[in-house]
This record gives sequence, C-alpha cells and structure tokens, in this order.
Amino acid sequence: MKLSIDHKSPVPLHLQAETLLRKLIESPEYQSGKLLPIEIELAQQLGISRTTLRQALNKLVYEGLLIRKKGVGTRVLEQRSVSSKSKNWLSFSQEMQARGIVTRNFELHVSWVYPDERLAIFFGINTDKKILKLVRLRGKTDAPFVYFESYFHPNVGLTGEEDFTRPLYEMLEKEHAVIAAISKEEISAILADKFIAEKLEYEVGSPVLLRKRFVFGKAERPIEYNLGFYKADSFVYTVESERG
Amino acid sequence: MKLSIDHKSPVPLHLQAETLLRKLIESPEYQSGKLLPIEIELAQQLGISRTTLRQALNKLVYEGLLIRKKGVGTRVLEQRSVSSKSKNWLSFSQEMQARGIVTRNFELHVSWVYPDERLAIFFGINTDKKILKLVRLRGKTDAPFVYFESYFHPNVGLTGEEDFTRPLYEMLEKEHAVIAAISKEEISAILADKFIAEKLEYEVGSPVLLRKRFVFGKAERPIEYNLGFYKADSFVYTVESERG
DNA sequence: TTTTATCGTATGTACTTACATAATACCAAT
DNA sequence: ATTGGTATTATGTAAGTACATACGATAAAA
Repeated sequence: MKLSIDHKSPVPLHLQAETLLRKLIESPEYQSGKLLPIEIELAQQLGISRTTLRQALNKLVYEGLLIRKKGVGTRVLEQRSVSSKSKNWLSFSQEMQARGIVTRNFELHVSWVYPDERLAIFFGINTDKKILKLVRLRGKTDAPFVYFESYFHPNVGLTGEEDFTRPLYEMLEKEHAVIAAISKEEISAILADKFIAEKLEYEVGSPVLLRKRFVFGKAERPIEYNLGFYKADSFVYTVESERG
Repeated sequence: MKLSIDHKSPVPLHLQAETLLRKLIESPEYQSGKLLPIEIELAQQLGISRTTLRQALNKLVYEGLLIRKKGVGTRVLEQRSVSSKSKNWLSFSQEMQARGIVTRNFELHVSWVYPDERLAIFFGINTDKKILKLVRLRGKTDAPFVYFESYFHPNVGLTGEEDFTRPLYEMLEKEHAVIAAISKEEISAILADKFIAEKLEYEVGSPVLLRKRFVFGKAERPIEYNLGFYKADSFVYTVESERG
C-alpha cells in the first residue's frame, strides 16, 4: 500500500498521519496481527518527524485500536466485534410504530438559536452561528410521555419550513440527501424539574429517563443532537447484545 | 495549591503531570470554569518541558476533561460520568476495568431463594425450586454506586462456594463451561426507595438508573437475571449504533 | 457609538536531538 | 537441550527551539 501525506495541505501533518493509520488498521493485512511499519521507517516514508507520527499513534493507542511494545513494534488490537439489535436504530415515530404504539404530537416548535459551547464543539462550529432547534412534545393519543429538543448542524441544510410531523430521518434523506448513519446515545436518570413536569403532565421530582442522542452522517460528520425526556413510568429503553 | 513533581521518581514525568492535572481538574476552583495556569508557566513551575506537559494535557483533552483555545487558555469541561457501552457487553468488573476505574465490593451475599413467578417463567422452572441469589454492593474505592442482585438458573451448576470476586462470566466459563452469549437489557429511571438509598449512601427519592439484564447462553437458554441499581449521578449508560 | 486594525497572549504544529527501557534474537557455555 | 549473557531492535521519555494561528483586548478611525 502506497502511503503518502500531502505536505502542501492545510490539514496538519499529524491528522493526515492519523487518517492514514486508520486505513492501515482497517486493512486485512494488519487486522491479521502483522506488525505495522516501525515508527522510524514510517515517519521517513511519510516525510514527517517521528514525533509528529507518534502524536497520531498516541491517539490511536489511547483509543484502543493499536497496541505497542518496546523492542517489538506496533500492531492492531484484536477487537471482539459484537452485533447489536440496536443496529437498526430508528427515529421516534419509527420506533413507536415498531412497538405498535400510536403516537401524536402535542407541541411542535421550530426556532433558530445560538448553540451553547458544548453543542458548538460537537458540531465543530462557532457559538455565534445560529442553528435550527426543533422542540416536540409527543406521546400516546391520550397523554404526552416524551419531550424532545433537537438541534441540527447548519450543513444539513434545514430551512425550518420542512414537514416535521413526518419521520425525521426519512425526511432528511429524501429532502436533504442527508443520511443518518450512526447514533451514539447516553441514557441517564434524572428528576423532573418544574419545566419538564409541566410538559409531561407529571409531578416535580418524578423519575425521568434522559436520552441524549448524537447522530452522525457518513464519515462521522455530526448532523443532529437530540435530547429526549421520557416519563419513566411510560418508557423503558431496551438493548440486546451478542458476544462475538 | 502547591504543585510539584518528583523528578527522582521512577514514574515518568508526563504521568505525574497527568495525575497532578487530574487533581486540578477535580478542584472546585477549576470546576467553576477558571482557566488553568498557562502551559509555559505550569511547565516551568513543575520543572518539566512544555512538550512533556502537553503530552499529559493532550490525553486529558482527548478524554474530554479539558478544553483549550489558542490565545485564550485551558479550562475544565464538564466532567463525564461513568458510562457503559453495550457494544462490547461485559460483566461489571470487566466493564469498569475497561474504563480504568478501580472498583471494590462493599458487600457480597450468597443465598438460596425461591424465584418469584416472573423469574420462574424467565428461567422456565417452578417457583418451588430454589435458585442461587447473589447480592453485591459495588463502587469506586471511596463509595458505592451500584447495588446488584443476580439470580442464576439451576442448570448453570453454581454451588455458592465459587469465588464471586472474580469477573463473573469468566468464572462461569472456566468453572462451569457456561458461556454468556446474549444480553437483553431494560434501562429505566426510578426513585431511590429507603432500601436502595441506604445501600448507595444516597437520599430517598434521588434518581436511580435501573438496569435489568437477562443473560442467555448458547441456544438462548437463560442463565442469569441481573438487576443493577445505579446512582444516577455516577452512571450514564451509553449505546452506539450503526444503520445496517 | 460602531467598526476596523493592531497587538499581545496562549495554544497548535513541527522538528531535531539524546538517551532510557523492554522485548527479542543470537550466541556461548554447560 | 537448556541456561545465561549480550547485542540489537523498536518504543518510551524528555528537552529545547522555532514558528503558525486563533482569540481577546485595545486603540484608532469612521
């Protein structure tokens, strides 16, 4: 495999090295356990210093993709792969439909807001760039059980005039050619504060399942950040996993 | 705060710097958002080079504990809680070990009990057949954060005299030729009752993440039912999924 | 008062050099 | 065949230097 780095590129050398290393890691040759090229040789081959290369290597080692041994070399860490039923993760409406639950929107609000710092970091934008915020209160026909706040990366191209009653990712795909490919979620338990209690017709201090979802398109580009506040008595999150 | 590094120590300077930085990160002074000492000054103060200090800083930034801005400085990002990835589901000890979290058992009880009806159904046995119940209170070295109750199918062959301080599924595999192949989990939010609050050194009514795990061996034969009650302020459940 | 330009600050990138250390290979001695 | 010593190999640690760049503060201009 021809390895090269573009010294004229504005992309920092250590980041290009990282990208290249990730490709090596993915190749069957190194997946099999063969040692990667030694640091000195690879650095020379790429025309960068060993320090710069190690900067990239350090990150991959820390990420658990590579393992190094003094006097031996570097190789790809064997990873046990696991298939998970959450592989076909869905938008809310698709999820509820799959469970046979008829739902409806109680509230829907679209607005443009400045992201806070954490959100700006996730999207890789400045805090002075407005982004689209979508608020929905949803539930079964008789009562709401989840309050959503979604924020979208500007590059998704949403105008605010889209039909948000449709399944979200279906609409993104059809109208904006944006594919929601990866979802990373954090599930935690909190207590309903006054605001959430009011929205969910719930008591202050009652248990709420907070579901933070980071949605990425192709090439792990962030497209959506989604918060879901679920009445705990109306919602259980399920996950099924298998050992590789 | 007096900052110092032992230049005579066998511990690498960058690791000592990392440890020190973690203490700074934990202190209320910097938790509030105040900028850390600038790199040049801190390096000089510690008697190490800026490069060595940056090695430690890089790790903490990558870990999401710190955020840096050119021309501005470095400060603490909101500290992330303990999380679990279902992608590689593991026993508790393996999970924590993978995260570099040192844990210990605060309590461990083994007993034989009659299953209730739901449990009997899950195991496919009668309610008059005693099963092994394992109770553990676990956490970081300073305080517990999760209370476990586990029940095992009689066919697993547990005697009650096993070493339950070892990683559970490893022990099952080695001593009973039982492979934990599939895990199905239900995550929900509840409030700490008197019993759980007492165990977790928590306040009654505080949020708790309840994690019910159904573990199956080969051919989907049930082998374990596990309840985990996690202090919500100490635990976030994470899931990563990809569209098929 | 607002806008623009400039400057200072602190981090980011990159390199070179030097030495330490763990693992392995090889060879000699038994 | 086994054991112990040595050399080689590749990573690990550390320092110092130089310059680039983003951010915020300040002053000048409009």
